[in-house]
Amino acid sequence: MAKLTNRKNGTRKEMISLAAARLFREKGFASTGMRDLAGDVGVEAASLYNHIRSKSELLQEICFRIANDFTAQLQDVENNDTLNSIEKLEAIVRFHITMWIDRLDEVMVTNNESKYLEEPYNATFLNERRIYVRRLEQIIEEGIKKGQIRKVQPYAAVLTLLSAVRGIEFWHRTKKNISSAELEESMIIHLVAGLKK
Amino acid sequence: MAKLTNRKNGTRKEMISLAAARLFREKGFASTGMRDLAGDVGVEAASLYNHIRSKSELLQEICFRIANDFTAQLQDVENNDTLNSIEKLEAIVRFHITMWIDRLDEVMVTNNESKYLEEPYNATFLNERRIYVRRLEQIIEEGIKKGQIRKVQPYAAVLTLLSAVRGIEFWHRTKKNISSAELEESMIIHLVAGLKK
DNA sequence: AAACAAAACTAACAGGTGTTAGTACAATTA
DNA sequence: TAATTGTACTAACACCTGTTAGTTTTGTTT
Repeated sequence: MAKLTNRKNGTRKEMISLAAARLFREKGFASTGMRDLAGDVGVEAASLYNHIRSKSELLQEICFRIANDFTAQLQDVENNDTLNSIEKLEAIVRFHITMWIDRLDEVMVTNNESKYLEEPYNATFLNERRIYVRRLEQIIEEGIKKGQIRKVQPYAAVLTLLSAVRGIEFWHRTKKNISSAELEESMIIHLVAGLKK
Repeated sequence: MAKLTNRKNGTRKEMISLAAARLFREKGFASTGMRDLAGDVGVEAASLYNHIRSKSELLQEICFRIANDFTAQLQDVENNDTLNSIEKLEAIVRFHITMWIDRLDEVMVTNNESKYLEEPYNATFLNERRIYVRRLEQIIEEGIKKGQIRKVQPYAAVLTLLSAVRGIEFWHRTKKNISSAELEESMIIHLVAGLKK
């Protein structure tokens, strides 16, 4: 088990991470026991430690994996000079909606359980989030200056945008008569139309 | 200690309940120990049980107290025939914002920790929430029919409205250059303007 | 076939969990 | 003053927690 190790080890650890994300979301980080997680993976609790360092490490990897994905996409949008301010915001919100729909477990854990990160990870995470919000505010400020966006409090607008998509959690629970595409369009129209001048 | 008992017991229990709400929000329900709570109240853990039946009971009372407040206000708005559909929605969203600002601990516990309710309380709670959402959808449907509200998916619009105000959590953490009144007006404009025809 | 390493197992640990039993004190009522 | 009652205490319980140590099984490479 030498050359295949990395691949095998990788997928095994990914399995554990995905199972952890689902459990952390459903039961919360604190209420998820290593024996619960082991049971889902089909193994004894102690065996997990051949693949991970600790329960905390699982949470860290989930939170920063998601945080990095969001930051990378924001970078892309900022660098795209063909978009005006409203279009930039729309692209960002669409990305958030997609993430909430496609990667609900990890995104919800990142949103709701990150407070259980140990230091210094928690401080780092909060700081990254603060910077992310600030960069979104700047897009709105620029849009207002250029007359593309209605005069609003940029900080309040960002909070509204980022939080609104959290409602997808409930849509996920009760698959209704409304498709993910319809949900996305409705949310985009509602949120972005409220900002257009 | 007979005639004053109810009053004294009442305020003591209220103290415990408020301390519990704050701890449940900060640390989460599962991570809040009875010894933590007792420490905050200034008492030994076992002494709490002279006032409460169980840790679960504390969560139940918080969740249903808040749920009842929201339902009662919705009832008032529904019964107010002087309001058109947009005005009804605005009144409801304003109430949500006020609750999120003034009673953050209890509201956040209700939103984030209700999953730890024991059965049948959890099922009851989820059902009440489903009905609440349905009643909001009906207000939007009526507004669309009357031509007061833009054609949107009522369910998606409700999710967006109810979730957007959750952003107040972050405003609460980092008291910024923006007042609660400004925050409320910005959110109302953003959210309700996105629905007007 | 021998060697090796990944990954599973069992057993156990030190500490934490909500809660109960039994008791003592302190203040109010009769 | 005696009785009563609310509220605090200490001690303990049965169980659950994340994690480690040591060992065995499993599957691949030489």
